[in-house]
Amino acid sequence: MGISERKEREKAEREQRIIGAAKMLAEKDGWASVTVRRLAQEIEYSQPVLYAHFENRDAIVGAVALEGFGELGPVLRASVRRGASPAQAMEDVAMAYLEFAFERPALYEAMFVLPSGLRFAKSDTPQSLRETFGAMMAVIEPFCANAEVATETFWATLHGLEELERHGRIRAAFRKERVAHIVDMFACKTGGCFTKDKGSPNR
Amino acid sequence: MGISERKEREKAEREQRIIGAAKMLAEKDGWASVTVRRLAQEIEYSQPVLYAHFENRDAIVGAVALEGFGELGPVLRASVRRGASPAQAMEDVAMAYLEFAFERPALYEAMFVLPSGLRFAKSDTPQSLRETFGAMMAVIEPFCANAEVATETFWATLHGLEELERHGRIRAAFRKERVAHIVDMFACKTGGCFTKDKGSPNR
DNA sequence: TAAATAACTATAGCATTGCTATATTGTCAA
DNA sequence: TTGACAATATAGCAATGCTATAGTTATTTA
Repeated sequence: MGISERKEREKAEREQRIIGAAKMLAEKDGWASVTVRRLAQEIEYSQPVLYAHFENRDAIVGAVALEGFGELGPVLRASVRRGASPAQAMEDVAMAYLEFAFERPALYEAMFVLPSGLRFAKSDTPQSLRETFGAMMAVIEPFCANAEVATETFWATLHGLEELERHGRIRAAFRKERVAHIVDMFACKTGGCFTKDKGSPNR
Repeated sequence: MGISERKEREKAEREQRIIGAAKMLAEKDGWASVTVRRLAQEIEYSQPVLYAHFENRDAIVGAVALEGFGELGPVLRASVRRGASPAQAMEDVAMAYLEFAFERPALYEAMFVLPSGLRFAKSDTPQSLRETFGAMMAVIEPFCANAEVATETFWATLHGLEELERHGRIRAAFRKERVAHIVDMFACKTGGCFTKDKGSPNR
């Protein structure tokens, strides 16, 4: 009998509608307005139904965050222009990262700011998270000996730029200059600061 | 008559007790547990009294944040070892920044993450905010032509490192390596990437 | 000094939130 | 058709930020 299959399918569909509603409400009015009651209303079920899908509200944020990583990785990879130099590739990724963050602020918030129950750099890190990290590492690797640590640093820099700008701590008008600066630094070829071949010399 | 002076003094004292209670509760059990009711209980007044001091809960967070900036600036300045080279000075400040953030997570959260109603890089930026920024700029200036933009970038990097590490996005064990990396980059002397004298050459 | 007024503070309440115990409905097998 | 089980809704809890209102002091005026 295909009954149980149908039910499972319906449940999956409903789950997707919950996530979609959360995403849409968050982008429209901010995460504070994404309440369990409103989501229930949106999918036309009563509140307790949501708790059959997600343990709590944070888990809903987490599900949205996961979708966000599913988007960000490909966006970063696609951002690199054809025939771009390694340094240009890094700049493309950096700009794409920031543009993603500022065009989808609620999604970005779910991914990096709000409590979402997602784990990173652990054995249970979902594939999409790894791929997003990989997309960044791909443009850092050509320049840095210790690519993992360097990528973490690169990522942190981008995240910091986004957060401080979003909170009005640094001047939005100078975003491009800042990105140029970090690309120049990470792609520093002449000096040898963490250059792939030479290691870290001049301290 | 000293009556009004006395009242003003008492009011200021009470305000300080509110801020102190918020700070203490936040450090002990996190900001979520800092409720207006609990604060009222702590200072032994009823809830509406708090609203005679602060417009809303966010304003209390803001007051704590402001105290945080009053602390952070001097901490950064004091962190530079006597006789330190410019690069060492930068490393000292970077490490001090991160140590401050991880030793006082609630305070740091109030300063940089939570909605606090504080404005930056505007005409009404409080003095303590400017001084904190100045403390960072002091160690960046020797290396970078456009010191303001570079300092914003430096600050963003530190903030990003803190946030990603606090959320478990990057590996805490490699904090020192990452700091070493960013200091090497910002203090890059040989290459000329944004070196003070030579400008930005190699792109 | 006694009454009037202003300043201060507390009580009690609203609407909202995340979450859940309980009741109710629908669905299937015997 | 009936009894058991699953799916869903109703109604409620405790907690939150915030406020209208009532009450109580302290200060000023007569």
